[in-house]
Amino acid sequence: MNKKIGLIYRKLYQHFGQQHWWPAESVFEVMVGAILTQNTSWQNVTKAIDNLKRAKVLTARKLLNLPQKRLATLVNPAGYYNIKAKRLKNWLNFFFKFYQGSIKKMSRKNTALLRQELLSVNGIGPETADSILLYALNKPVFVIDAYTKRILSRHNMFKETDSYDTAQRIFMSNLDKDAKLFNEYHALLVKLGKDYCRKNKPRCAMCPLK
DNA sequence: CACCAGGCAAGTA
DNA sequence: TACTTGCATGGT
Repeated sequence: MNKKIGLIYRKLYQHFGQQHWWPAESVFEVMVGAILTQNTSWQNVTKAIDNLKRAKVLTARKLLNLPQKRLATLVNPAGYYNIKAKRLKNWLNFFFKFYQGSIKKMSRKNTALLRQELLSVNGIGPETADSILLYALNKPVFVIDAYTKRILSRHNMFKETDSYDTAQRIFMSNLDKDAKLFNEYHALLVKLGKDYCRKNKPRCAMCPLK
């Protein structure tokens, strides 16, 4: 049992408080956001999501039937718009083929098996799969992202070059398997990353973990 | 102007 | 397994 993992969580929570993630109006919106936010600032993602809302196509079936070129235009502000339109289509095709577009049906699937299925979709990697599992479906899976690696590697918990699975194991083997806890912890790490631990802008003198 | 943002896949060696 | 590159907008 590594106590540092728990200590860091308590310090972050004490400093920043609840983060209320994922910022979205629906479970479906979380899934779309998970793909749109790949290597992209959340600010740009909200512009893309707003476009989808204004066009009234932010439902599974509407997006499924939307031409990919039109979808690409709508998600343009999120960057990589051609690739993301394709990835959204890949995911929607999977979602309807195996779960008839039903979040309820998908949520009933065994978490480990569902994770494998998600990873088989072209365009869904480990972080996107785990974001969907945790933030959309409320499954106890810890999400690892660039901030998480940067922060925890600076605190010598693992190396920044360690694999996704290695980093994930550090968290999941040292915390209760609690979706609410995983949700809050990861959100707090992103908050810390945005405020203090951005790339090439270390402000560790003011870091609340010190 | 340079650099970064809640990644991933495909190609190479 | 471990690199490298393409994808692209918008903020600092």
